[in-house]
Amino acid sequence: MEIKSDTEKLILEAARKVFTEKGLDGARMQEIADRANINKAMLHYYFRSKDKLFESVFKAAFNEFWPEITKSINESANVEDFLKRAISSYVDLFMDKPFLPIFILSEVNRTPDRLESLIREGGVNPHLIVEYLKEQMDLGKLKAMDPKELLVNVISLCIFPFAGKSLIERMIFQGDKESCESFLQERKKSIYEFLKPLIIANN
Amino acid sequence: MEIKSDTEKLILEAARKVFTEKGLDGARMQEIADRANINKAMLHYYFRSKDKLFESVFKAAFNEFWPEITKSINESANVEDFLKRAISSYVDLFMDKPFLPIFILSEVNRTPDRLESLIREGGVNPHLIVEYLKEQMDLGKLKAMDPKELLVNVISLCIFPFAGKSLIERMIFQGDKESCESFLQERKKSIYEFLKPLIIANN
DNA sequence: GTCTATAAAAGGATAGAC
DNA sequence: GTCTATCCTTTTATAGAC
Repeated sequence: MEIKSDTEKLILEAARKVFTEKGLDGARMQEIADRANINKAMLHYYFRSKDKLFESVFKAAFNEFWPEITKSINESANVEDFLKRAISSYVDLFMDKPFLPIFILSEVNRTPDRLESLIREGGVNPHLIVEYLKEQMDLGKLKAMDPKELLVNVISLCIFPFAGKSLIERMIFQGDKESCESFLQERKKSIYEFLKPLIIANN
Repeated sequence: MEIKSDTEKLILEAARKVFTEKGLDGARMQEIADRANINKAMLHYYFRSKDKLFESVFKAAFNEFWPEITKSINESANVEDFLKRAISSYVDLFMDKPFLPIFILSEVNRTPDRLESLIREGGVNPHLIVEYLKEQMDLGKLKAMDPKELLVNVISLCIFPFAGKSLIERMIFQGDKESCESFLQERKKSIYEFLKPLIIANN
């Protein structure tokens, strides 16, 4: 990891906010400069182009997803514990960075090729989780099913309500911000409760 | 419903494709014109501005979500049937229009106010579904829980895998397009199977 | 490293002929 | 209604002084 100047960090933080809120196409270099309280020319001095700057932001955002799940899988005594920890840490992450899910989803959707290099270089491997779930099923700790399907379902339950927050807030909670917010916060527990029928108790 | 000229329909169809694939900010009027095999000036002749054209497309896209669910709720004999039908018709819809979910999610996220008028004028009311689910719980046909939570969970399971298709294809199916596609197609059945523990059999 | 000023290009919108 | 040509604003990117 190379050393980053303070200015560089300022720019990256401002760029992170603007890009995640408005997307690559909607973001303006001027706004990034303004939020970083520096000159627009500095953005090019440090990152050459808008696209290069975006690349840095996207990479950092993408990598926010993995440390938590890796930790959860390594430090958990059993599946129950694993699910509880993983769900809880993702809900925390998205409460803190509400734009993260939709940002990644929509940029990957627009330009899927951007993923390739990140997947190769990053130490990310969802297949490990699939293997883990399969093991637990074989051990009789989880109801047997396609482990990929289970993974996708858990991810869906964790991510979608945050990606669709504005929609849910207005359509299901009739615009009541507080109710919606506490509903999302509650998902830390409720997702696990919802999944409980899948878990086979030790006895 | 006013009568639309052929040209107008051509423009709307081209605009639908370009906007849903690239978003409001990423779309180019030139590309819409090209795909409609028509001059750029015509776009302005028929719709005045990019934003007005977008509005038309967005409204039509948003309204694609509701007829199915309304039909499902009215024509189903019981909850089981309702869930099966609703899930199945949404999977069909998203297989056919893969960009629809992420398009709506990201545009609503960017500009939530756009929803207000659509919700008011459109005969949309998710609250009816919440009420229906609550009734079924009271009747002992569904496991008791917060009906809003159930609704959000079902929606999550139906929509997320399509919104995150590129991500899932590359990260969970290692780039195997066909496997991913058939996995998504299978969700017509598998989502319902996954939800089965919630359903209380009649006897 | 940081700034001001400006080039260069893109993209939305309009005028006016047919 | 449809086209070509063009205007005008926005936005990315660079040159060059300090």
